[in-house]
Amino acid sequence: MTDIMKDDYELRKETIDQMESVDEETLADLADLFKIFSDSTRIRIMYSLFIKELNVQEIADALGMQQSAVSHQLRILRRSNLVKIRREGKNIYYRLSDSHVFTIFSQGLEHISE
Amino acid sequence: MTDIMKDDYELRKETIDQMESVDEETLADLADLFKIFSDSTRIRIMYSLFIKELNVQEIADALGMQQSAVSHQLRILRRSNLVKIRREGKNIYYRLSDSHVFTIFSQGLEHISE
DNA sequence: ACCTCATATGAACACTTGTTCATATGTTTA
DNA sequence: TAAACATATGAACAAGTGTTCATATGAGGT
Repeated sequence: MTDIMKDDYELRKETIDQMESVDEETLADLADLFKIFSDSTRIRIMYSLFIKELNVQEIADALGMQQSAVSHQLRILRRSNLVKIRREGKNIYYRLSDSHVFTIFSQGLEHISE
Repeated sequence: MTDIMKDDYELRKETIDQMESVDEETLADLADLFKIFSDSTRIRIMYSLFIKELNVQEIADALGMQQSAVSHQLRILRRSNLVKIRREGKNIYYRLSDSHVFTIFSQGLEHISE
């Protein structure tokens, strides 16, 4: 290991002191979270919700997908607390539930653009 | 939509102005990136590399896995530029390739702890 | 109560993916 | 160059996942 790399790792190690207590179960949960982001349909759904909340049919139209497929994916997003719903008459409007979605998104984009 | 939510979305919309040009292909790439993080074996490998670089057998031992399985996963991580290698004699040492891995990790952990 | 519309759900199917086993590649040392 | 060791790779298999089709649930309007 070169000195430069060693320093790099020492620095990182300090930075992740808070992370050191992460156990196996948490790592599995982490993998499960990223699994939600790993499908392009779900990514596109979340992205469409960045601008404004939409109901199921609006999402399906925007993505050129069947209502059923969208509904199945929304179920998964809801179960993981990534989206929340609001009922208005017959329609159900979906929106992103917290800002972590945005942060995870933008970090991913930053990695890609290199 | 309530006024509070409207404000929330207006605010978010401003924040993601830079994101607005994201096209379908980029979203697919994004999903592919997160797909790498979506397997607990790969997550555990990356986590083990936070502390210091390791060779293949050290990773396999640390995770209680077969060398072959680890090697297959390392291949995937390498292809996505998430790890880099350094040869030292017969051994090949793996290390994380950039700090985005760390950032993506910690954002994920933050979401989980809620 | 009935019909209509929006959404959800279950089963079936094709496709993807991670692991194992066996073996190949490539490097060091005798 | 041959043996020993570390790593990579290909084929096969089991398990998981997203979509479609058909249908169920639930709310509003007549």
